[in-house]
Amino acid sequence: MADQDTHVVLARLLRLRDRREPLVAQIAEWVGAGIIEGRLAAGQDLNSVDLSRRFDTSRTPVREALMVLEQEGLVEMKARRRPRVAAPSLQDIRDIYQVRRRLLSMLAALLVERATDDEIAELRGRVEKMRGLADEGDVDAYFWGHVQLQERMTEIVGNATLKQILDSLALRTLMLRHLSLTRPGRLAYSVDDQERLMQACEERDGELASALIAGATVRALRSVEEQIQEQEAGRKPSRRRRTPPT
Amino acid sequence: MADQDTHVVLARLLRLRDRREPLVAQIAEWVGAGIIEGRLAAGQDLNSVDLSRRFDTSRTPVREALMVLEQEGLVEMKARRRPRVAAPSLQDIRDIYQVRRRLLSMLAALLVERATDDEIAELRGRVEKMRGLADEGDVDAYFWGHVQLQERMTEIVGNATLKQILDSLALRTLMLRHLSLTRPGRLAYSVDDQERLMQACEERDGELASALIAGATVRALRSVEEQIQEQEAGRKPSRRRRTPPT
DNA sequence: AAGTGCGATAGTGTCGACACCGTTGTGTCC
DNA sequence: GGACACAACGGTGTCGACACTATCGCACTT
Repeated sequence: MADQDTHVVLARLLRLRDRREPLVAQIAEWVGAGIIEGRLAAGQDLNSVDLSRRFDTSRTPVREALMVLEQEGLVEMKARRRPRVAAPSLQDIRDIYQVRRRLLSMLAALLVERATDDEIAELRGRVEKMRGLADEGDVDAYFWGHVQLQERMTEIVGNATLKQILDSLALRTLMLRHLSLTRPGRLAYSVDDQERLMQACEERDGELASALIAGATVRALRSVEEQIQEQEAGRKPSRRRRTPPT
Repeated sequence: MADQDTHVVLARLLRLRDRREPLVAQIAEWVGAGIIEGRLAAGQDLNSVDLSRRFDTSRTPVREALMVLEQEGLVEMKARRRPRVAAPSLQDIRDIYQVRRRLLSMLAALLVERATDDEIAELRGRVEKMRGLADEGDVDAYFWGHVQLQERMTEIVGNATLKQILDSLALRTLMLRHLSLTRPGRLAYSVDDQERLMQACEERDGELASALIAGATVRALRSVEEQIQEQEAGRKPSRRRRTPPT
């Protein structure tokens, strides 16, 4: 997927269209994409002076953009302290996935209940495209395809509150999922999960769909946990933790 | 409950402590409380000039406070348009309650699983106090007691993400619940629900606790729906949407 | 008389400046 | 040499000003 598309999807997830000035949107997209792609490391300072210089604006729109990202959990702000890229603890991540699992299973049940056959066929089409991307090993494209698939599902279900919360949780896990999907074999598992889910939807089996999506979420969390443990292990030689946990 | 306590609880729900400057917090509390108490009507304009004059500050902290309230769904902001008190549609309200029901039932299950006996006893104590308030017909005090009860439950469960989302959903329904609890008999039903929930917790019956809290949520929605329909009916004689000012 | 275009008004978004505070590097004392 | 105080720096929060635009009233048209 091209970079522009990335920004379009991000703009939707951040609900920037019409809600924010283009200038603010641009900054929020750039920083948000940077966090998700790993260009900006977790815990890194995001001082508004540097950012305003980079975008050749004053600090006002920068502050606003950072507040947008804060509310999506990508940035942490404390009064009078420099904003930082969010660094969720392992416990935070588990909590997020636990809620996400519950809401995704709600989503699946509602999807089976409310989606028309045409809409399910459309989703199936998306999953097939994702299968192609997975086979090619195009992690990035698969990654964003996954995001858009969930986005479409929430649209079909038509519960705005549910959509907003799931979008927000998705953003929080995006940087993690980006890592976790890179793990060998993970991509294939993921696409298998999606295909099983589609089948359950086609058979209008809400219970099964719920269970499948919950299972897939649990597996995603496992994958993220393993990834983090490997990172921890790899970082261990460097000894001291310069920044103590908040 | 005294007004100061209201503001303390609101400050917690809005996560203002340490996250925002006191000035911003003060404004957000005042406006937020105004919305919940009905002093500020749904759909009403909230222009930042008036507010900045009222608090004798510039518009910058006012804008920030309004953004805080926007993220909690109490205020609607569109670029270049005046911020307004949120006016959720009936469908929005149903969506919110649907998600809330699902997450509260998750909360109840986790509560049964994780709370110590002491903590459950503490919750029981709170409910008993609420029974007293309900008998006295002190709607406001009961109202905030209810909010604090849920707040405490989410704390005990210890899932920060779940707490944050439930707090936000609670805020969105607060103005509605304020109305709905005023309905005759509603208070007694509500306290009965809470007592049954406590009993299920004491018996460590997670399934039952989940079902009870879900049922209570459905009843709360019903009550809100009735209230809204009555309001609609009462407004119908005036017919035209046109506002006749002079 | 209702609809349309235009100007006045009021409110938003952004800016650069300034005061205050957190951070960091340095010097001092033991 | 290490702990502490302190000063210089860097960054945040707030302000008042200004440009831009949504909104509203008003004259004009049909």
